[in-house]
Amino acid sequence: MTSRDANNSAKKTEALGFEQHDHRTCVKKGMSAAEARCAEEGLRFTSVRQKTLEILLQEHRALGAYEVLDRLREDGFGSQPPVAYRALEFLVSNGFVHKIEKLNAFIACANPGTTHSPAFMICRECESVAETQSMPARGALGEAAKAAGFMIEKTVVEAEGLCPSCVDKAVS
Amino acid sequence: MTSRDANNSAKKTEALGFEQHDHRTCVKKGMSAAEARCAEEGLRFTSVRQKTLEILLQEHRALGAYEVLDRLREDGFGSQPPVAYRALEFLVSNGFVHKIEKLNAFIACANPGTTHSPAFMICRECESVAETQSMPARGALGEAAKAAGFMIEKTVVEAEGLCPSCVDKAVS
DNA sequence: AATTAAATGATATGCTATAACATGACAAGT
DNA sequence: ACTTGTCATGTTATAGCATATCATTTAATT
Repeated sequence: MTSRDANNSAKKTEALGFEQHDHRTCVKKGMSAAEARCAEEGLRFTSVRQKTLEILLQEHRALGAYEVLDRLREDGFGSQPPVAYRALEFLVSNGFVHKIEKLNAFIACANPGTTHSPAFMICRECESVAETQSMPARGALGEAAKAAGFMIEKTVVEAEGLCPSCVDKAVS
Repeated sequence: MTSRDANNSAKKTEALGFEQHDHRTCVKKGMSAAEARCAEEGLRFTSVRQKTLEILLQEHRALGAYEVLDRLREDGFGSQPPVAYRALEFLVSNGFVHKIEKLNAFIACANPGTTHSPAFMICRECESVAETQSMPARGALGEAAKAAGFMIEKTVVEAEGLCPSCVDKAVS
């Protein structure tokens, strides 16, 4: 049993979607997972990068780069765009954070540590975002790629629609 | 036959997506399909909208809004961003054009007239884009949405990787 | 012709992202 | 200790993407 497995062993309310969950726990969990992985792989988990991830974990929603930048500035880090973009690029390329292409925004990974090709459900009403899994390379897309000779490296899967809470509001 | 048709009258095959095809035919086909659908549904297929679609069909690749705008300006249309964005919005919302979120760019639909939820293969090397079909709402994403109570309205599916031609280059 | 709705023109502005270059922090080898 | 290399950070400037707003024109409806 690895330490990563140990993190998942407790019961918890979880529900990384549109449901309630133990938020403080998931912030901690995200930070530890990142710290562990960086140690394992010799990545430098510097203070700007830590703070950036912490901000995204705490907000628990998709933030634009400039929103992140504002928070970094408040915490005494540099105040120019590259500061945020660099930290975000590090976090994204190592899987701690995902970019939501549809929103041009960033969100902390909901399943830190697990290998996954994520998919997102984005509410067009309240902009809440839930993460789930997808296997796009199996199925029609994979077939098409194979037929065309296209080599898939990464996939973006984002569903836009209404979250449960906004569906309810729409009905009433 | 207009003079514009005459310019293109030679039958030529150019690279579409990743394959060869009769380019003149597909431009014509795209324009007719749009014209027909607009007539059917009482949509106003105005000259800016026509020209915008024609530009995208002829280029046959993803163009940024400002590239489109430049072309429109050359053809005597307004030169301010909203001119391009409005035409693009019309075309996108009626399915004649798709937005590639990953590139913040627009590409003419490859299967005009057919109902479809498109998926794209984007070459990170040469930025070529091929369109195919996807059924993301079947499969894992659909299950997750159902479980969460999320109502999917639209999906974005984009695969990034290497097109056949760039795979070859990479090997040699 | 009068009314209304839709599309366009034009100005201004805001948001997103990166290029380019200088500085600092740290580790490895001499 | 010092040079060198590498990576991260700071800073300036600019490029690229997108929309709000308001005035004007055009087209369809009555």
